[in-house]
Amino acid sequence: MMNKNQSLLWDHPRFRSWIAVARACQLMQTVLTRELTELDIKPPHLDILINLYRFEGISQQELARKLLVGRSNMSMALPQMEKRGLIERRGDTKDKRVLRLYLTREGRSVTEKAMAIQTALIERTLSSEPLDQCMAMAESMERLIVTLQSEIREDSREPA
Amino acid sequence: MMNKNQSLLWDHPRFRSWIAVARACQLMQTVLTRELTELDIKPPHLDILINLYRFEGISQQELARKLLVGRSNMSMALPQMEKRGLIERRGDTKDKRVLRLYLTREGRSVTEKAMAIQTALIERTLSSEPLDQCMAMAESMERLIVTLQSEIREDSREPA
DNA sequence: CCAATAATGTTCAATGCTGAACAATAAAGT
DNA sequence: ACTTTATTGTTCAGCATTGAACATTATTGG
Repeated sequence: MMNKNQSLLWDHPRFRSWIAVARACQLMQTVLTRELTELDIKPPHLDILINLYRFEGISQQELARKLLVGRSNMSMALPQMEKRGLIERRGDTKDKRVLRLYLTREGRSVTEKAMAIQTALIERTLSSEPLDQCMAMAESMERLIVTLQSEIREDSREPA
Repeated sequence: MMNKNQSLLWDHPRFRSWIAVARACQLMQTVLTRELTELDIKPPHLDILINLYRFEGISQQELARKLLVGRSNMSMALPQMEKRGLIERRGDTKDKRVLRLYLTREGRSVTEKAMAIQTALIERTLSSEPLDQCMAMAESMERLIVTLQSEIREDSREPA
């Protein structure tokens, strides 16, 4: 009876797989947080920096969308980073509402060091997995991302 | 020059794979949060419930370790859940320091409903991935978890 | 041109998580 | 037995994140 319910849920291989994925993510985050302390930044700031590194001149709104966080989040975090001299916010010349974001020289340097740390961590911990296995996993995850994003959009369209 | 740095980091297949994994986790969390609103619980509470479902009579400390969160976290969250009638905390008879945790009838019912929602979500979004691919991913992730956990333990042993 | 609607960023209260300091209890060392 | 050390749970201040309400600026429709 109660055993049936339990086994019904826990014997699903996909369920167990996903639990492992989530746990691995959590642990990776923990270790990354520790390794970033020497640069005095935390993973959320690193995510911002990496996106500015790749997409210079992006707006706060676009950045928030890429990071899957709220706009208010950016409004709180970015002024801090600006005070620390990592980034710069300049108003768009055409649209006076938007602020465009740029890395300073210092910010670029910190970003490169932090990305090196993160890459090294990933390489180190994933080195025992064969490359083609990693690629296959990436493809699965990218399909998953597309599925989930479309689901999120549907939900926000139909608030019924 | 700057291009070299950029390509050095972004051409690492394992790096890109991991970024996809992290993003998928974030999205899954977002969707799960939405689908759990009908039960009026959030993912952190569900994690607690699932662990109590499987390990009745666990202590707060053990639970915190399983969830990879601080003890203080449990001290804040569990009294809330107790007030909502989902769980019960009873002092251990032998060791007066520890509080042992149990699901109430209501808590068990909510847990089963929530697990059904989560399982359905995972089955739905992962259904397009072949089962053996899921299993292979789970094995990779479990190896990764072991690696990361040992790394965390080393760090906390050598605070030098 | 002017009103209505939309988009961008900010502020604020509420929530969750953390790490450090603390109180009570247990275990170990003497 | 008694002092010291370790463990368990609590409290608290600090920080990140969210969603709602808001001000400013663009865009659209008349």
